[in-house]
Amino acid sequence: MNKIPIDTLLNPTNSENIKEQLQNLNKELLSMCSRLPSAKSMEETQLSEILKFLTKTIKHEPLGKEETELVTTTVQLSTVLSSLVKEARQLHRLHHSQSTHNPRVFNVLTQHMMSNSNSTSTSPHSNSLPNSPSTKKSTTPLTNPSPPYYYSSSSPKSLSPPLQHTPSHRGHRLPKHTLIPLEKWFLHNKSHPYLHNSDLQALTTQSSLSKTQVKNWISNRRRKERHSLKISNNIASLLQNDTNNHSQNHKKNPPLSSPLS
Amino acid sequence: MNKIPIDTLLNPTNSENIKEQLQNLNKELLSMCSRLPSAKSMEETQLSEILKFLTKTIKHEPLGKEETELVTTTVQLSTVLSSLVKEARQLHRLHHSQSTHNPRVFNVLTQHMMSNSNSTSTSPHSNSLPNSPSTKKSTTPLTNPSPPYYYSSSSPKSLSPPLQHTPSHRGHRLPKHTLIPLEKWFLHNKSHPYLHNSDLQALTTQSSLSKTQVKNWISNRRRKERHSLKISNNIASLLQNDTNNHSQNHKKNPPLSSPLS
DNA sequence: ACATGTAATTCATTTACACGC
DNA sequence: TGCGTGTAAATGAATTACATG
Repeated sequence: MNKIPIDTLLNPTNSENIKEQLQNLNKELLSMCSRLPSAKSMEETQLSEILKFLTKTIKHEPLGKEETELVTTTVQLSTVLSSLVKEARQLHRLHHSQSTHNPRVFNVLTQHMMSNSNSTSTSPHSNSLPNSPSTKKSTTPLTNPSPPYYYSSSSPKSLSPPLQHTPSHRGHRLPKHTLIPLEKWFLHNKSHPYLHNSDLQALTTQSSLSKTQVKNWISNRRRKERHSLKISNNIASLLQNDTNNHSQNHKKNPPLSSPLS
Repeated sequence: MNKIPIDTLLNPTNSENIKEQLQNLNKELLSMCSRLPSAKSMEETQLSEILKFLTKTIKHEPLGKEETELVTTTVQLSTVLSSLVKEARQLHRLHHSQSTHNPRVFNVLTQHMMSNSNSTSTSPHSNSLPNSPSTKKSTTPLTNPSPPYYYSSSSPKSLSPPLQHTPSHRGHRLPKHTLIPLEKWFLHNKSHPYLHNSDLQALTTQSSLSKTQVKNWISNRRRKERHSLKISNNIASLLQNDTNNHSQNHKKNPPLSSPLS
């Protein structure tokens, strides 16, 4: 639950007509912040301060100038922060796996090999042909006597050199550098993220993935976008209900009276 | 990776001596934002704007007044947002499971029962004694002919009434309302989060958990805090290195030249 | 071609418990 | 006994591929 959906909520429409989107977003933020959800990890006083500030800012009139800047910086700051945290965690995990070299490697290998017992351990193969003509949409994946596809994740140390994965299995993540172009394309065409033929061509060559992979990825990405939108609507309606009747004496926990501070 | 560790990074020391902590935090933010990590989902222009703003704000002098307010609101806004997103997602998942009633229930039951085949399905029992004297630290959990412990998650509809879980197994999450007092205690004693005897007493009664559970939880919570602190240090050092040599022409992907917008 | 549902997998996080100090 | 650290088991979210209408 921790995993930063904050930016997926904050960046629904990032690059185009920022100001209008920001206004709408601000309205949502206002309605959100007009009620503190469970106040678990925040002091009430600080919260009420920000709430007052926001309500005064937005309820007064659509948007001022300084307020626009403030919210803009808020949005961008949290975006930058989220990505930074993401990177740092990967780095941390890497460092940690380096400190205990051997047993970790076993895990990684078994995860990627899975029921494929031709040994040939620790020899990364490294056949580098970025265009993968095989692995098309053949609908009989089980009886396929193909050469040992997956694995080739090599040792977990080197991450930045773009090695060749060809997993093409269900839950396997595609290599990260391949989906940078896809993400960029999606960001640029957020208003109508549907592939044209020329788009497909360009993206397949840029990402060195197969056509079906690109199409699947874009489709799944659209679904993800819809889902986050649904959630944000959920939040808005939930808070509208709450602002109407904010009596709601929950029976969750007694007033608790400052436990032995 | 998505799950909002952003607030765990932003709220390391939340309630006490806010201003000093905020200053330190701002320094970290400055060093963070002085380099954009991968620029995946942000436009460069906007990023550079916020970077300039932050650098000018903080490098000039420790902190102004408006800048303090801005960062304060940023911190608190992201906190509020993260908790709101969390709640909305739970609500969304709930609603979704309601729309397809039956098959979902099977999953939940099998998850909670696990190799315990006495049926008695869909009768929530509802014996309400908040003090659980049993389920101590008996070290022979396998051959224990105890009554059907776990399960009693009841139907997934009602979440707010504090039902009785007694899972006491390895990965099983403890019920949410029980750890609200623990979280509050931890927040209040963040500078020295170690249990006294009286604290343990109070928390066991407040949370209706066993003593070992409370002790384990607090210990694990301390570990989590240390871990997030380590990560933030990681970020800081990483960015110090990057600011020194920001040439770093990666060979990750070609310049990409605006893919068919 | 699309939306939607879902299977399979990976990953991060949570809880309980081990060992050594 | 307290604590920190390591780790096993489980949950749950996210990702990718594929099926159906």
